[in-house]
Amino acid sequence: MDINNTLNEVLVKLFRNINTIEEKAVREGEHRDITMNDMHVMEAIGLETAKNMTSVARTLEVTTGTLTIAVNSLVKKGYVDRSRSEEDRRVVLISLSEKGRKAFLAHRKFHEDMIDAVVAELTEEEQRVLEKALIKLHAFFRETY
Amino acid sequence: MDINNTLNEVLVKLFRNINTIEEKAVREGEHRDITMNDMHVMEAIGLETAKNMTSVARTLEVTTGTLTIAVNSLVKKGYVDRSRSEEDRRVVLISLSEKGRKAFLAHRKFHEDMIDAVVAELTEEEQRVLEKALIKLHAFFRETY
DNA sequence: AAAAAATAGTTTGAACGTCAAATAATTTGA
DNA sequence: TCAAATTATTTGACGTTCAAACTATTTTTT
Repeated sequence: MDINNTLNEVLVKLFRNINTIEEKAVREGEHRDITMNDMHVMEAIGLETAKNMTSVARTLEVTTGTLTIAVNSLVKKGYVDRSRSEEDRRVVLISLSEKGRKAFLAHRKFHEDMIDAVVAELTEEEQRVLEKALIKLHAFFRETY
Repeated sequence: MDINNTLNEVLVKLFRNINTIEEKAVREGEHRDITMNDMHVMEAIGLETAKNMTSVARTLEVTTGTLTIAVNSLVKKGYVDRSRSEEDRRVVLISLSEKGRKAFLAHRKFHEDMIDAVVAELTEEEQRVLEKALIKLHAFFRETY
């Protein structure tokens, strides 16, 4: 019962705060003109080869219309490059510009630091247990909801 | 290094999923006309005595202007009662209506059920480690930002 | 090959959430 | 008393989201 309370409390607070905090981290960094949403879009585009709109929209679970608006803004701000595919001229290819890559990597570093801070306090054994627990949780959520 | 990657990935996905799930739970419940944001406002108002706009806005970390708009909608939908304070006529007092209380309690129950279901999936050791990790994560955020 | 259907993206209109700055009403304090 | 502070609302702007209408292109059917 006690652990349930702690879990509930921590989870609730974490969830409520995590977006705000991450947003702040993004805004206080070198690239202040990107929103958290922009960052999610950039993460979905990734560092690899250019992706088309539909696949990125599917990753983000938003409509392509929504993604078009986000990409318009990212292109205007210089974080994303957009071009037509030559093979299929319906397709629009998007990829991170140099600036976009830099922002992406800075954000990834923030995430890594966060994980390091958490893991630093745990023994190897505990780390393994935590990993197992989280994977279980994730599976549980996917199955149940 | 590998375990860190897994942790990061699972944590990110978990957080993203839980938000979606919670939103769905709210929308599919008895009170379908409330948004997740509405629910947060109601949680900040709480079941106790009426609160003024400024204190609730501070709890939510939004401006009073933002809160005014949210409360307008909640009053219109019948979840929140709004009245002027008699002692200080600048102050607006807000509290949950009966309908608001019902929605609040239903949401709380959802949370409790979710946590119960999650904890049931884990061994005692996993529970202990998870709790420790989450508290550490929360501390990281509080300290860093 | 022409017509129909499918696919990929964009645009539009509406709703919500947010802020900063301007405004209005009231209370406090010098 | 009257200037300053406090409390809340309004306004204007921007960001996020969706569904539905639309455009352009490719694929399939007849």
